[in-house]
Amino acid sequence: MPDDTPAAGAKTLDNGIRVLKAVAAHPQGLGVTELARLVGVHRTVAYRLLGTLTQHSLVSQGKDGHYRLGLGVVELSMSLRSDLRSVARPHLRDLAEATGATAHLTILDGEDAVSIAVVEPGNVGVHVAYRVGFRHSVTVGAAGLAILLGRPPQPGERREVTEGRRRGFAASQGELQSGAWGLAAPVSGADGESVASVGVIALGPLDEAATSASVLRAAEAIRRELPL
Amino acid sequence: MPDDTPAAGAKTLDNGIRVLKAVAAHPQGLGVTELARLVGVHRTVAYRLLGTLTQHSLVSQGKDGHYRLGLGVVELSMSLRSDLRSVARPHLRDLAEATGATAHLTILDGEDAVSIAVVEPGNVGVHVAYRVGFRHSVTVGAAGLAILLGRPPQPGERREVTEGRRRGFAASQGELQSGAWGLAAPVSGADGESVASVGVIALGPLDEAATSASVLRAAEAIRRELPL
DNA sequence: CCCTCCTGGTGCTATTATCGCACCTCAAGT
DNA sequence: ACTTGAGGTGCGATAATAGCACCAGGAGGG
Repeated sequence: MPDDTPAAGAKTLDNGIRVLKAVAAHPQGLGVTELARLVGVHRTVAYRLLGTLTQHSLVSQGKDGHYRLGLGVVELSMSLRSDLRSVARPHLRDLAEATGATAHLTILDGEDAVSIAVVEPGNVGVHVAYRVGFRHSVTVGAAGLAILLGRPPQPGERREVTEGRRRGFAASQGELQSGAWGLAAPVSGADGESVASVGVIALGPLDEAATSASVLRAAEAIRRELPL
Repeated sequence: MPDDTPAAGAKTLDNGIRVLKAVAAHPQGLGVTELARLVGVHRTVAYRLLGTLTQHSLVSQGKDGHYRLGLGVVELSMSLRSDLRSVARPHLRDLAEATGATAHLTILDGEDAVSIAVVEPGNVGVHVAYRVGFRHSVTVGAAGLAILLGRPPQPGERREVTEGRRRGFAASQGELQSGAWGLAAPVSGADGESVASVGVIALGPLDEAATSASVLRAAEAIRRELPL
């Protein structure tokens, strides 16, 4: 959980961000002393850092003196790929309703895949609660594999030839969460390389024919609306 | 747009956060030089700060060298009041479907009200696109007024007596956005003070009787499920 | 074709912000 | 009442940072 990055550049900023992440990881709230221990800095440092973070509404302290995540972070994240998300959301909703499964938009960040938009189906009693911000290696799970589909093979990359791959989608079963079935298709970016994927996740086997058709349709629709 | 806060405590952290916010405010991407001018620091400082922010995935640079907001911010915001949001979301969905309007959960942050969860109705072709992270004074709009309903009156506060207020909800029309009607009810916290409100926003007049019943029901349901 | 001007990016040292100490207050447990 | 642990504050030595000079490359104009 803790960032293994030792340091590089701005130590104070690094410490501040680590404090912020520590606070984010403990929704119940953290005291200054605990926080200092977790981050590995002295109490007064944590105190000063928290003061600055508080001024920017990134953290806030309750009446008990404990610090929790502040509301400034949502103001930051609302502008994150807002173009992509606003374009995708209606199609994700349609996809979720059509398949009865949780629909998601996932994009590439370095070597990881991160979900940035999730729509859960309305009429189904039980469904997978996929979370926005969920990060995992791009090499596992349908969402990640679909992103790789649209990219030229990297050196040393092993890539299995599956039925779905030839038709432009990826399917997985239990790779990220046992019992979860996934199916996703790449969304090509401006330069032809895919940087994102749309897909669905369900608690049981998916009808691959029908589901892949819906997913591919959603991916194509999003790609068309994407700003160049 | 820029934070007027001069500085207090950790200057480097402060600069870093201002850089982060500047990047967030420019989705199209910013160069190091522009960024340095906007934030008011020297180029090399901005460069170093950006390096550290990049290591934490809070910003990322495209191939053109311009910096954009990174995906780390969604990982932060996903844990923000995740308890409240996960409890509220199903009820917001029900509320949105029942009223055919956009349902939202808004909480208090200092003197502002900030929306932290929004669910848009599915079957309605046109609806209000209310954004998560939207911040406005707590003294305007149904969402803010509803929060004030559950709190003891502050010194110097003027509070109009309306029909809705006696029944435990607030209604507004065009206060935040001309043409938008809103109706919201407070969600009491553990200590009896309300720190949040749930409500709906529509593009036209609301059936106050039916809508207020749905909104009050949702508020009560959420309150019941809230952790003590 | 060369030359200029803009950009991003990088070492290095004086200066400056930061670290961490000692100290204070307060509340709760012994 | 005493002790222990918490949050909060001021101030000096130290170490991190700011900003300089400098390099490289591409766009555009002479």
